[in-house]
Amino acid sequence: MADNASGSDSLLFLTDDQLRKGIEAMFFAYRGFTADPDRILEGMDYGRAHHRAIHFIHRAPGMTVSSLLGILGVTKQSLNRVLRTLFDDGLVEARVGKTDKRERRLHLTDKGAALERALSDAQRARMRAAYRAAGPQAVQGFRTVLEAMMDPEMRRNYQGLREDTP
Amino acid sequence: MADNASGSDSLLFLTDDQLRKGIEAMFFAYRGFTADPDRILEGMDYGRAHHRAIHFIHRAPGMTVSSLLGILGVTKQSLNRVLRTLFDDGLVEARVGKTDKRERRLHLTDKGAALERALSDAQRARMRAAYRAAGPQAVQGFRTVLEAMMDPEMRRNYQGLREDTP
DNA sequence: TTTACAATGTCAACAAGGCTGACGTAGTTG
DNA sequence: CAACTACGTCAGCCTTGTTGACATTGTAAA
Repeated sequence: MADNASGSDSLLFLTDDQLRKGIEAMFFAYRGFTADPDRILEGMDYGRAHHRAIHFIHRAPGMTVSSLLGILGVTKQSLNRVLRTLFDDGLVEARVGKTDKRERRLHLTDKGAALERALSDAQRARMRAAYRAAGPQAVQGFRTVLEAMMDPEMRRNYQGLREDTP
Repeated sequence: MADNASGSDSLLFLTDDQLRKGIEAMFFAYRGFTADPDRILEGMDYGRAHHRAIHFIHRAPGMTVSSLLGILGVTKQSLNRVLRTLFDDGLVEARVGKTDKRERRLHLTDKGAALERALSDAQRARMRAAYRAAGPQAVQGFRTVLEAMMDPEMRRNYQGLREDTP
């Protein structure tokens, strides 16, 4: 790799100005990223926190409360406030763990799955439009940079999520 | 561009699974993105909202309250609570507009600029590490996708920010 | 010049969603 | 049995967002 100052392999992309642009891109893009689900949730007594819980329960059905806690990075009190409403409204159900009966394995109900679909359809539509506009090469780069930006611990969550049924 | 199903120009990158990975990448990366400034701010009576205000005032000195309002996308009451503490603590100063005396043109004081530097040094360090790990091509793709993900109105802010001194 | 509008600040009340600390109840395990 | 773990819960606090109403000052148009 030639590190000449004029080619595309130069380090010009590391200037403070380039970095600032990246920072602002993250800020503005994240707003867009959450805008559509937020619109769906608004007025139905749920918020972004409910969305996140629903997303990851859908993603890894049978997940325990404490692994969800680890992924979301919030306190159990905070998560519990959210989960309680989801239980009460019949969107999520907890099944007692088979081997360890202290665990509560989380699953979406049909109703919960329906909301998950509505939310993720909206979010995927935006993501799909962005991906399509940018093209496969850009998408590859996008994911590479984001992954490098995560805390290592979260990077493990990101890569390692899978169906959680022991 | 050949849209054959096997080459790198295929639309495989638009599968729901790929989109979900992008969604989770945004979620986890944004956490990393804000983690370092949050650590600096914590315990000094400021939060993310103060960081955002300081960032954009630094970015476009002389900016009016209402354009800051537009960029941040919050209510004036919410912004005012933040700005008030920044005035009181001598991090930001407001100068009456030259042509329109109703305007308050916002500037960082030396003290404010020092905090801005500390915050953005931390954030840039992470961004730089991610950029360096990913390489120029990836960075290009990263920015392209993020830009496509913004709301059009915010995209204008992102591209159009400049020194705001009429 | 009055009259309407614009830019800003402010008070009050409220909600979401974070946090800490303390405590309780089951179930597991050494 | 003792110690630890998984989970739930009460209480209280903080930041940051919201709405609605109202005041001040300056600009601009009729």
